[in-house]
Amino acid sequence: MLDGSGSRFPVTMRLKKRTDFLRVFRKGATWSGACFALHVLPRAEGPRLGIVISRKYGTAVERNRAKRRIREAFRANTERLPSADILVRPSPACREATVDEIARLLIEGASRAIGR
RNA sequence: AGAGAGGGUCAGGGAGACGCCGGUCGCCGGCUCAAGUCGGCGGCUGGAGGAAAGUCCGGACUCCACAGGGCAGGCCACUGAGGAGAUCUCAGCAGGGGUGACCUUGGGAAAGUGCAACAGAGAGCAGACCGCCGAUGGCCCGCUCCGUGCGGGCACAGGCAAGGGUGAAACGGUGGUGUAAGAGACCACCAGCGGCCCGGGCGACCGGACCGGCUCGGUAAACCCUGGUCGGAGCAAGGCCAAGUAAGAAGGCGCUCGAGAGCUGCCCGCUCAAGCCUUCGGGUAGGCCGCCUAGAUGAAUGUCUUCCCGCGACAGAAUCCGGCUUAUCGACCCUCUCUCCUU
RNA sequence: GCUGGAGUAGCUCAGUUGGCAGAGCACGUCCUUGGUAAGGACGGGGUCACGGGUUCAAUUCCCGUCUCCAGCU
Repeated sequence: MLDGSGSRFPVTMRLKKRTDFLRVFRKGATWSGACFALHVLPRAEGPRLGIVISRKYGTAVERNRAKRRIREAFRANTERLPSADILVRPSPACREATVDEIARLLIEGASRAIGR
């Protein structure tokens, strides 16, 4: 699952605009897991990732680490994820999670949110 | 060997694979007449810290009027250098702490005002509870040569501040003279204060001699005084472009007799000035510059495999510098101190 | 990123020329009632966020940390 060789993470796979974030927040389906909450809004051109993490999560180092792990989980599994804008909001429980666990939860949560 | 003091350096490293951001070169594609711009691929190359942190000081920079006067207010404070400057650094001086290496604090209490609960007799040019004495005066008793004499007692007047006790602090310490008992009342030495002189040092200050009155306390991180310093805001400063709502409604003040704004707490002064303020309702919150041989603007350093060691702490740039403070697993280096053991 | 403010009992908050730690609600016991609520009486509960410093003495004054909350695009 973690064999990410060949996978890429270009700019087109990221949420870049404030309006994009607000649209996913308002219209997307939500899913809450042990480690983070998801907002998922289907689109045609493939998956895109956005991360929202508040200052209350921890120090700058902990917030950066969480974002990098989530990005890595996303990059290694773009083929398994549904074609949608995926917004990830980590909770403090995410600090101890490995990339492996994050990837599993990400695929499961996104699929379930779409399925509803 | 153990314990400790001061200062400095490093911040896991090597190899491979896949990725991320910037720069540059080349190629390809979209849009455009073109300059150009957007995207993709490949090569080369750069890519977090000693604190990037806290935002505690000081600047650069930007805007307010290229920055005025007074009052108020804030901040700083031993000496000498360094520095653009600083609550900075270095060296020194004095007080305090430590056996020591060293650490730590720093204007003025004799300009004035204020404060010191409780305890205690007394707390600021103090005071007498217990206590000591009672020479002198008073009262009582005895002796008597009957006197203005002698002896004893009382603790009434009065004297004293040595000792006890209270307190954080009680108006010098030790010894002696002295006295009824005592006391700087007097004397010797010591401590401390003030004045003056000599010597050393750029200076803070240090050493010494003489004289004086004999003691003259603490707190300015209380008001304050003295000297110095400070205009206000801050890159979300500020500038440019684009998009877009509304030429919205109600009320108030005003158009040179001047509302209001710059401008900060107040006043003065200066400048601009025909619109301004309040409430309700509505819209936008995009891009570029500022912004950098790290330089983003949803915001870049990660994941996996393997080897080595002491198994890796605190922690992530956001306009940029100079400091301070705080967090920190450990490793190494230099200088020095104390104790013990051996020779 | 920048600029302010706050931290005192379980909760909401007072507390100035530095010397006492307080109020309301809540909680416990008792009284009142046939019983409950209300009311009355009594009572417990605090490292004044933390660590240094100044002072004889600090919730208070000074310095440094931590946490929380606002405002500015």
